[in-house]
Amino acid sequence: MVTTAAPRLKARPAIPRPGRAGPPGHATQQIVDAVTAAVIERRLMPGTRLAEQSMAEIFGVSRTIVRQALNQLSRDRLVTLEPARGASVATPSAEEARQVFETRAMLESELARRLSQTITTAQIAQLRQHLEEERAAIARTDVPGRTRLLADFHVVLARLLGNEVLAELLGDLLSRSSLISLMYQSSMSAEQSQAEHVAIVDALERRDSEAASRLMGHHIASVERNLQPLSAPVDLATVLRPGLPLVS
Amino acid sequence: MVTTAAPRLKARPAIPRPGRAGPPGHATQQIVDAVTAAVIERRLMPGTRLAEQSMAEIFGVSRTIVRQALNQLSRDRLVTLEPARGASVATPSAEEARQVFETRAMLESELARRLSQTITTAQIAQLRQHLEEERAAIARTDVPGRTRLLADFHVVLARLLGNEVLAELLGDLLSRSSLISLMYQSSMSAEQSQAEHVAIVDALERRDSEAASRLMGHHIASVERNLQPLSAPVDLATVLRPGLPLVS
DNA sequence: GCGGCAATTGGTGTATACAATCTCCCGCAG
DNA sequence: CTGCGGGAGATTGTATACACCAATTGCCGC
Repeated sequence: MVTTAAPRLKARPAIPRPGRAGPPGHATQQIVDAVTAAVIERRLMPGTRLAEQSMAEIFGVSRTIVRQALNQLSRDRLVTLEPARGASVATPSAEEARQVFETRAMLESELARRLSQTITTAQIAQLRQHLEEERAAIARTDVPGRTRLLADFHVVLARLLGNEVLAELLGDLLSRSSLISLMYQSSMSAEQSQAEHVAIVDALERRDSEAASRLMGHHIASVERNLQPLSAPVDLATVLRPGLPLVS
Repeated sequence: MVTTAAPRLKARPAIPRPGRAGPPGHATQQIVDAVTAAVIERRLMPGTRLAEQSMAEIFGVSRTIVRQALNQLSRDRLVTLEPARGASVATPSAEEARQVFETRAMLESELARRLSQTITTAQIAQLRQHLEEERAAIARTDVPGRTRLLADFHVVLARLLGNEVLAELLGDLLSRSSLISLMYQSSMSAEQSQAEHVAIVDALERRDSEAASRLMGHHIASVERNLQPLSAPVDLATVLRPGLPLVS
């Protein structure tokens, strides 16, 4: 919910409070979170240029802060940082997409297997509640919300295993997955994703390790299968349909 | 050969070539690599303070560059960055250690299983050569070299699967593992580690998925098992033993 | 002699300045 | 009309300056 609707034209209108800020390093994190959220919720298209000066003015900080944020984002592979060229939202290749999904499949099928052996009834209840939130977001066609919730489901599973390291790792992979789904125009319906999540939780509740693991593997494979091949750089044939008037 | 005539007591004695550098952003990466190597090869103890000004003078760059490097390193969890306190080499907790090894076990046992189904004879040969390098480094008691080679073995496996994403992920986890092994004074002999690597490659050569996966899981568990509990914060009680004369 | 308090001192957080490079546009020749 | 070169503008990379924060040290009171 950061910088939504922009009631103020600039957050802080470039009043140079030199060296002064409430939380010391939190201005950077704020920008990282804002951009990450924008990418996950599909408000930033792949390839979009992110000029330092513009972002500095938008967020009301100096280029130093923006640069730090862009560096962090490039480590998360959400933006690419070309030397002397600047930053832009990453455009993951098809091969990279395959590798991300393969890694997720390896990690998460094993996650489901282990979790089904340690999960408690309280944790099951927590998952049921998350599923309900997913369902609600889909029902009210809240696209950013449902996208985030469908991704968070996987992070919640990692956290239930009591493994924060794994949760963060998975969080990174899921950010990249969101970007990939956006770029390759996933045709998978949110309803199908949500239904598969339900099936996974059902298996976990039955403590059926093999079923949980298998369902998770199929779920991730099914997400990957629904990506459109998309050879051209996103545009031209799709955006510029033949027959449209060239002058507006 | 720019400005190299000076007999350098320091790398570059703070001659301010303003705004000029050969490779644009590569000075930062150089520092990151240097610190990473120093940690992996066990030349930097956990908890060591890394003051920006000192490092800036050592590497002959400005604090800006050092700060960028430290930020990257903190994202790799190799250094911790306390607000307004500065940077120091990370001191991972026992719980974090457990989580790192659990994640590695999940990822790498699955890696071994999949790799045994796709591996080629040429790749087997490459692995044999790597094992030979490990053996040689151990034989000549090259501690930094053997540490790096024993860690690289796992990254090589990921790369053989043709998954660069996985390889980078594992690289991060292995850096952290090295730091953990250093901090918790691993009692595991390099010979044992190397022997287990050989067993894993043997299983891969037989295309025995289950054995490869199981051996990998045991290997990682055995590394974790050989960590010393080590409760105190490394110092004081250990270094300053009671009963020593206080005046020198 | 000991405990608390204040000034000092190093060190980090942010901003700004400046040089180098890249991009894009415009004019010009073929 | 197309391709090419030059220059202006914009953008990045690095350095430096300055303000705040935290820890430490010296001092004073008890």
